[in-house]
Amino acid sequence: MLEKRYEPKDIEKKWYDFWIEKNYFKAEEESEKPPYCIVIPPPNVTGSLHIGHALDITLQDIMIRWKRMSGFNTLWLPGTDHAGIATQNVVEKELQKQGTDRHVLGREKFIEKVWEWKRLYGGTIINQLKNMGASCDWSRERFTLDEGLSRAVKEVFVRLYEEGLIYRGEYLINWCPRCHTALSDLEVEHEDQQGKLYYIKYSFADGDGYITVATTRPETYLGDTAVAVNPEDERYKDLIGKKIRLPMINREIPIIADEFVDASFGTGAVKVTPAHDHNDFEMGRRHNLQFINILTGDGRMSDEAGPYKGQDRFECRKNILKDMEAIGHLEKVADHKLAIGHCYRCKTIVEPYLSKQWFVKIKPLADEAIKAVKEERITIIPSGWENSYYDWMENIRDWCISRQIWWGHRIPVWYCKDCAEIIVSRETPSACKCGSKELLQDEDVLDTWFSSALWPFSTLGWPDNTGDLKTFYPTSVLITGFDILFFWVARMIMMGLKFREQEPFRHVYIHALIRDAEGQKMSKSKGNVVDPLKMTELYGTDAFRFTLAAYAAQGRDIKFSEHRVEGYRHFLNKIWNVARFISMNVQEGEELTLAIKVKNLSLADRWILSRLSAVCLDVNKLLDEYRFNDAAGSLYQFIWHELCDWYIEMIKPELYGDNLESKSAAVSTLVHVFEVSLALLHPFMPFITEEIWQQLPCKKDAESLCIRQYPTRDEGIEDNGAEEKIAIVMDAVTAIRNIRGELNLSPSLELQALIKASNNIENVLNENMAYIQKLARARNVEIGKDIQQPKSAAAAVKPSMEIFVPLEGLFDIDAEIARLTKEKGKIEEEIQFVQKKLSNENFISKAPPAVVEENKTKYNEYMDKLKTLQDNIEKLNQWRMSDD
RNA sequence: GGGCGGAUAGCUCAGUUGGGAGAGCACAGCCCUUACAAGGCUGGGGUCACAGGUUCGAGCCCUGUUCCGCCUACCA
Repeated sequence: MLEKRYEPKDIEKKWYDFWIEKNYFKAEEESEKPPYCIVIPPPNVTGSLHIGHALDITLQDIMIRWKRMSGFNTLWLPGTDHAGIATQNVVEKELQKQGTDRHVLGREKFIEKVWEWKRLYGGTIINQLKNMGASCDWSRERFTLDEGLSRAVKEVFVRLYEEGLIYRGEYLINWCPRCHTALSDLEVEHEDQQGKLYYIKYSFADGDGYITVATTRPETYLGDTAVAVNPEDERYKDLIGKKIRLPMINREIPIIADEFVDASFGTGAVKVTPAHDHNDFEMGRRHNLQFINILTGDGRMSDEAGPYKGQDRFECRKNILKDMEAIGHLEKVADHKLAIGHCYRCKTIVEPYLSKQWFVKIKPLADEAIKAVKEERITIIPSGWENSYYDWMENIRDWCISRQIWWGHRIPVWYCKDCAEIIVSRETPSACKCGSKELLQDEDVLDTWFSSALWPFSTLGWPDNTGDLKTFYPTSVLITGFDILFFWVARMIMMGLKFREQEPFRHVYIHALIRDAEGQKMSKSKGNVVDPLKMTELYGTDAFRFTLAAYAAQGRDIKFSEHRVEGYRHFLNKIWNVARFISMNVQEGEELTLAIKVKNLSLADRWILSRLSAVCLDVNKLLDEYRFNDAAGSLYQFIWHELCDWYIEMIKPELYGDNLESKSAAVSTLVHVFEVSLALLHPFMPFITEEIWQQLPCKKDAESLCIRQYPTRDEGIEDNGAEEKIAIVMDAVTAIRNIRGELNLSPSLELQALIKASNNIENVLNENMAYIQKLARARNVEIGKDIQQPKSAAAAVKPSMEIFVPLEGLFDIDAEIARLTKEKGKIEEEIQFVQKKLSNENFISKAPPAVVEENKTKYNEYMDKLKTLQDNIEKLNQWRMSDD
């Protein structure tokens, strides 16, 4: 006998261990079965599970478990990402606590420290994935700094270099002064802020007069090497070529003309700082201007800053404004909105910074990646993201891949000290071709996303041509949040196409971001983070997973509310109680066969089996379309409202009765439907389903639900006739319940019912009298076409039947008249609406005939109902008069 | 600046080729009916943001407007 309530804790661990022990999650390198593969979006090794992961994991596990049960050779490949900057930051903070830093330690020692840290804490998130029930193949777990993956990284780097798709150059890049490294464009988060626009006077070198420029960053004037105006701007035409003398530092710079300058902005004259602004950089190149770097790597003013040398960049800004004002060069200050770039790891304001970096020439790769989606070799779901994808891909700029940190894949490039030769090599070279052994490896490491871009094939063994690679590449689907569509998904597509000449996955399913109940982005600083571990602790993993699936409607953010988890825990409890109910109705030791003995089945049995088939069809179809919420909803609706509310109630008389044959038919149908339901549910809630399934008193064709065949539609048990008949029974039952509810009659009160119905309806009702008696708690149900409306009876009108509930002493004739009148009012509105349509000639002539016909039928039905209601009311009125 | 999405019941949201709007939760009433009170039955509740347009017919398609959110961008 099962416990009264479902207690998830022990059960979850028990079954997870069992699955692992049985190796169910292990994929086959070669197999007769069709392959199905998902590579996990590798979480940061420093990370711990947040709710976004939980959603991601749940959806992937649903797909994987569904496909595994459906007979696929499934591989869900797990792993973690070394997360260069993030991880380095974490370990650096540790060192700081110990009163030291990485420079004291030196590069090698520091990297050792990080590995040590990884060994100690890197398993955290992996364990948390297991807690979520993730059915990954742990024997294939990878890490982006694994030896194999590192080999892949070198291979890709060298080949791209050899093809001229990787180059080194001195450009303006995004620089984080705190992390002390370059960032790619994507790693900069822009945030709109209210800033100031400063108008500053620049005096001419040759005597009187000045030109005013507008700037948001006055401190950069220290690096100005020109002032630019639009060549067509009449105000300044004569000034082109004139020299300006910069205040304080007395540098002479020219006024130049450039098309780029927007005459309508600010004063129409712009200061040009080629080493500190992207536009100015371009202008600097066009006009051969001097590039003066006024900053150091940690965001202070460099030697070039003269008197301001050593000051912090923001302190310097204040000082310069003060000084400008003192000499009367600050003309005015205006409010100005602008977007400021912040480091995505530490939120420090980044600087455009001139330095030598490595880049990937991205256009040729992007073109192929665009084509793959255009040609539908890759489908993005929901398709709304395609536009964003194209937009980004079409305007993509070269990718800065070098990072000035230590934790990561060191760039496989060596410089010869003696002849300045650059050696790019898969292996560490021993000597330069000039004979020198004085080789220095590039100090930088690669962007973490460079290695994760290779994930779908590097994890499968590439560059070796492994069995896994042959079997599982291209992978089937990538499931992830839209926040890394560009960071990761797009780059995987580019790299996959480049190095495997095949797209890395067929489908990309992009899921929403989870926000809090107010729609705010969750963040630690806001303190509105929902901890998934707490959810599983409180409600059980299954309830949490089911909630996430039920939330996962396409194309919309999720506003997460704990209430909903609570609601689905109730659903779990409901399922648990079905199991209890079954165990109470099966003899000890009795083992039911799943085979349904067709001829003994009752109407209810045939109906629920028919519905079951429909649900199987539905769930498979919905999962196929990644409609997780609809699939979850369909199961919820079926199990709770059809199986529990109707079917189980319908068969109770059989179960408690003496007819062994019909009892056995009912029990075996119930167990069969429930067994299939558990299988359908298993991908959504693996633990409870396995726990119950293992205990079900029936023969099973697998030793675990994990590997039971996923249920599919069974046309043989579909039965339209049964569904129609049950609909009639339900109509009658609902009508009687209706009367009971609306007249506030106690559920314990047994009612009498008279049902007026003709011919075949009459037969259906008569055959199924027992259901009506049970479900409506009615006794003495009389059915016939000649039933007369009795006095003191409440009435209900349904299509093709009329129901009377005699109430004798309990009857309140006025209340009943009011009730029927309300009903009549509703039906009159309906009639009016349909009538309006039908009297519209255009509707009759232009609408499809089927629609017109449908409306006519409705009209007739409504009119019948109206007439019956009117008759009933009339009679009640007459009786009332005569009673008075 | 460009782009995308959202606005539907008190709340959270479904609504897949346009044919009189649904669910869950919440709320109200009656019930401890032997699986389940984490339950059962019943009920109330919506100008589908606003204004136009197309159509016999619009929550759905088109145009515009207002609010909200997001992505993206080198107007200093």
